[in-house]
Amino acid sequence: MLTLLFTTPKKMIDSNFKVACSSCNLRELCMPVGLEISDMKKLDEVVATRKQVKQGQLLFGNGDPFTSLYAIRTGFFKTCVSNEDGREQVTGFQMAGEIIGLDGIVTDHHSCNAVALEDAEVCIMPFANVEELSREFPVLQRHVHKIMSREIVRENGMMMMLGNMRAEERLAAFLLNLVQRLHARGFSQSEMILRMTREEIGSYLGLKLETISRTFSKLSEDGIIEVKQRYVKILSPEELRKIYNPQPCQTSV
Amino acid sequence: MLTLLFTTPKKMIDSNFKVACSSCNLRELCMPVGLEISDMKKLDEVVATRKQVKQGQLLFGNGDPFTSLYAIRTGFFKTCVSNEDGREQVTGFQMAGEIIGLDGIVTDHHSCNAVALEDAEVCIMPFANVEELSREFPVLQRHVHKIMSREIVRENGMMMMLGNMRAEERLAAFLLNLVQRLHARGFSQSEMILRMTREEIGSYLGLKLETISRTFSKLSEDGIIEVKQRYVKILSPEELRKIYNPQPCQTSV
DNA sequence: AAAAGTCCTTGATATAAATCAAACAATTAG
DNA sequence: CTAATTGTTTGATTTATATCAAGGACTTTT
Repeated sequence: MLTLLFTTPKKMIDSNFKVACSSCNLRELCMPVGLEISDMKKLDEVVATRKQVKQGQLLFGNGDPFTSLYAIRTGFFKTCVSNEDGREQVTGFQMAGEIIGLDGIVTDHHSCNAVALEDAEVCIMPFANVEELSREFPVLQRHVHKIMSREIVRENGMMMMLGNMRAEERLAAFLLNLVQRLHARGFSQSEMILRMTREEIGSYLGLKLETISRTFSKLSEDGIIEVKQRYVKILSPEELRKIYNPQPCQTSV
Repeated sequence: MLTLLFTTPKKMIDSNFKVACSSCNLRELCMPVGLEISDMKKLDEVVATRKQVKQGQLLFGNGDPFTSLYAIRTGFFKTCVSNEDGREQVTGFQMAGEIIGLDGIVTDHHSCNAVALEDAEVCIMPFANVEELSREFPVLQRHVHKIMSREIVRENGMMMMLGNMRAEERLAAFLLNLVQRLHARGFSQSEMILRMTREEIGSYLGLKLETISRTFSKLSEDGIIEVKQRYVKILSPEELRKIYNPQPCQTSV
């Protein structure tokens, strides 16, 4: 098969090649901004190696010992938790420049699965390095704290979605967030190819896949988006934002 | 009224009294364990002052500049986020020894409200102090990282609850979690007085107050708990755990 | 090119929880 | 001590989403 022919040779995967953050074009996403060149070079030590993860493979799984954070260089991941009786909850979708693995710090073991939704490459940042350099560089320390705080705030927002919002609002918020993050990475601000199935979107948003499908159809019929399988185009961002933030009904004084 | 007579004088509130973590009986909840006495004394510098917060008052609110983390000494808080159209989501309930304010780090402004559900006292830990001492004491640095990671993992669990679980399962999980945390603080492992209304529980669990009330009644009828307003006694922790973690149906091979 | 496997859509029906409503209990204010 | 307010319970009804079901559209395998 074609894919086999183009597979990276085994020895390349999980290689020991050094990656220089200082010359990485995702620098401003992963690393603190406003660093001196000299400091930046020293921070290159955060990253030990890179690792490739094929579509469908686990970067880390529930119960794995925690050793490192991972900065996504290319590709797309989902993280999910599952409980005793096998129910799964997707807790996030992550793309280039985002950091995963923070869940492992508290118990020294990961409590979720990180699965590549497309062939991906990550920078391995041994957490011991992160902590050591954080002590030396206050700007890195602050950066790490912000990344963790951002994740806490994001999850607060998810609780609001899951606890209070209707299916259409959740999907609108999801699409707006996704396209905004893609746009920040140089992609279109209106078009995208989804990397996940309806079922995965549903799991993330606390809905069933049929509801996702129906809600896509509804938004499409209303002329707000165009959907063709994984391809989504936002025709009216304002309408989508209105669905997400419905104005409170005007009541008479 | 009685409460007025016993109110702490105004000058005591938001006082500059130093609090020594090294001699605080909540030490093992807020602070890293296994510290040398000498290091512990230095860590006393983390806490600047204490502050009293009366029932119903805000410790901090959405939009407030972020300056400090707060360690709860006494009392009980809720944190909640709200959106443009006024819907509220309780994101957590916090008790003695727990840290609040982490949401403010990422933007230097808080993104939620922290409200005292009973008269409370907190230790103010200016975040600049926390970061400075973290650079000096790796054990404190690790501790701060764990606290943030724990919050991320807790919220992952909430996403599972809100996305996948039924009303009865959510309430069972809530009661088990609450009583377990109270027990860790020396209270009963079966009885408790709830500090929040049915509506607040509902907001936290993504349910309406009537559903909370009905679910309490159901658990009570089934002999699993005893409920009298805010008083709750867990009669059968095993049954409650079974509801939370229903065994997957045994299917034939 | 056909077959098999995923993934997606749409319709019919079921259901858990929301909503509406009213009475009741507990607490606070006058 | 009584009235007002706030919080809780319970019943009747509605509704948003889940579930069940079947066919269609891609994708991968053979």
